This record gives sequence, C-alpha cells and structure tokens, in this order.
Amino acid sequence: MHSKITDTLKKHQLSVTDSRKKILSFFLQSGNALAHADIEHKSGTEFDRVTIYRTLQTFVEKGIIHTIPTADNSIRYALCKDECVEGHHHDDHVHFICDECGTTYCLDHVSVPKVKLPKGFKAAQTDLVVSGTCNNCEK
Amino acid sequence: MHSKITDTLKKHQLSVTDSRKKILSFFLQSGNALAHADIEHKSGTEFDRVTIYRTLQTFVEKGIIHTIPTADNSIRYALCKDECVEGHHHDDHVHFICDECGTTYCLDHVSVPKVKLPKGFKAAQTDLVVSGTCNNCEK
DNA sequence: TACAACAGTGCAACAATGTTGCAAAATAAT
DNA sequence: ATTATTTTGCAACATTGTTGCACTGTTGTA
Ligand SMILES: [Mn+2]
Ligand SMILES: [Mn+2]
Ligand SMILES: [Zn+2]
Ligand SMILES: [Zn+2]
Repeated sequence: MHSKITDTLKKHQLSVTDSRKKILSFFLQSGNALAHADIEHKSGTEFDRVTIYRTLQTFVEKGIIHTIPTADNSIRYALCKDECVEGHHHDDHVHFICDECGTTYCLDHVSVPKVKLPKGFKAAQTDLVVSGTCNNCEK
Repeated sequence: MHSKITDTLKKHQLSVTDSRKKILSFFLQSGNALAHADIEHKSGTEFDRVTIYRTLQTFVEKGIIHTIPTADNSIRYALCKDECVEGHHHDDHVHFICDECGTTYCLDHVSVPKVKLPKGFKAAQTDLVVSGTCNNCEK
C-alpha cells in the first residue's frame, strides 16, 4: 500500500523521509501556496529549519513545487502540476496574492499571455502575479 | 539654480538631504533597476545601511521609485514615470531580468495585458516579470 | 532479515538582511 | 537667527539564509 505522498516522492527519485512526507502533506492539505515561514510554523519543532530550506530547494529542483515571485522578500511555493519534471517546469499560470488575508493562489485556469519583447530580448520564463482582494475576502 | 534631483525631491515634499540626493542620482545614472545591495556597494561607507532602507522605503511611498518582484528574495527598485504620486503608482509596464548579467530592465513600452480573473477576485495591481537573455547578452 | 552503500538530517557556527529606539545632526519654517 | 521638525547614525536586536560535518535513516542487495 502506497500513499499518494510516497508515490510522488518516489516518482521524482527521492528517498522517502519523514520531513519530506510531512512538508509535502502541508502543500496537499493547504491547496494554496506556502512560504518557508508557514511551513516552519506548521511543523513546530518537528524538524530543523535547515531541513525545510533543503527540502524546499530539492522539491523545486525535482519539479514538485514551483516558486512565486513577490515584492515583499518572501518567496511562496506551490505544488506543480504533473507535467513538471526535474529541470523543466510547466507552470504558466497566473498567481494571485490577496492583500487582505495574504493567501497566495495558483489560478491554474488563467494562463499567462505571451508578451512581445524588444529586439534582442529572449524570454525564458514569464511570471504574472496579480494582487488585490480574493473571493474569500470580498466585502 | 535647482538640479533635476533637488526638484524631484521637492516635488514630492521631501527634505533635500545628502543621502536622498545621492541615492536618487544612482537611479538616474544607472537607468536600470537597483537592489538594496547595489546601492550599498555604490555608496561605500558614505551613509548608513539603515538610511538606505529608510530612503528606499520613503521613495516608494512617495512614488519616486517602484518595486519589482523577483523569485530570488531580492527586491529591485526602479524610477517611476512622472505620473506616479504618493499612494498611487502607474507602473503598468513589463519588467525583464537577465539571467546572464542580472540586469533588471523596465520595458516602459511593453504594457501589462489585462487578465480575466475568476469570480470574486479583484485586481489591485498586476506585475509581469519576464526572465531570459537581454539584448546585451544575446549570443 | 542483515549488511553495506548512500542520502538526508540536526546541530553549530556563521553571514546576510532587515527592524527599532533614541540621541545627535541636518533641514525647514518662522 | 532661532525654533520646530525631520532625518540620520549608531547600537542592539530579530529574522532569514548558508555551510561543514558527524550522525542517523533509507535503500538496494544478498
Ligand atoms: Mn502556481
Ligand atoms: Mn519599472
Ligand atoms: Zn483573501
Ligand atoms: Zn544581460
């Protein structure tokens, strides 16, 4: 019997450890994006801060999670879709950060439009982040 | 006789001080976006690290510079266009970060497209950041 | 299951980045 | 010129991120 969590780790050639299982479960439970600090709070003293840094880094490299840029010096991380693999992400959806509650959403069904760049500029990745009020916080 | 720098500070109701003049001049000279660390390097020991933090914060609040989100935990700052005033920015252009040289460009003539959000989501601000190779670094 | 090889973790020490309060200095207003 | 106000530097502290290394846990093989 294999849980979904164990399967995901194995699929990406990672040893199955307590911290990885737990951190991955946080993402699955939450549904939304998490910052390093969120994970630190959720896990209490269960494992070391350094382990969280290394786990997040490993997950990003393996294509399990992706980063979401912000203007407040706190990277958010969210689960990738199945197509993401090591070294090549396919997360071309819009992200939304709520100014009220701070929740960060992957808007999986809103895709990032192509932009026409000036001569000589070659795009490798495009991030579109919208901030405002989410559907939970609206009046 | 008033310099452009002094004028800009006065226009935004700021006292004209050495550090503000110097930091603003860095932005005017560079043309591109600067991170806190860039300013710290350019200024050497001329003024305190805390003063740089406070000056950048003040400039953002007053609409002299705007922030550019990144996925590497290092906010970049760039000069605003003239229309930006306290509490209300008008920097709806695309930003480009070169993976080779690290330079961050304001693509003033490439505007951010409107995106259609799911029901209940209200956009206040939209940031579009492209990364890749700039026209200086291509091939 | 037992063992060896390997990978991941915790800890400690450190570096970098950001924040706050307060007295001294600079600037602006009178 | 004097006063009122704002800004700065400093010190102290908090938070965030990085690295090396010994120890522990995991995996694959017998
Ligand atoms: Mn996402
Ligand atoms: Mn810009
Ligand atoms: Zn919200
Ligand atoms: Zn470049």
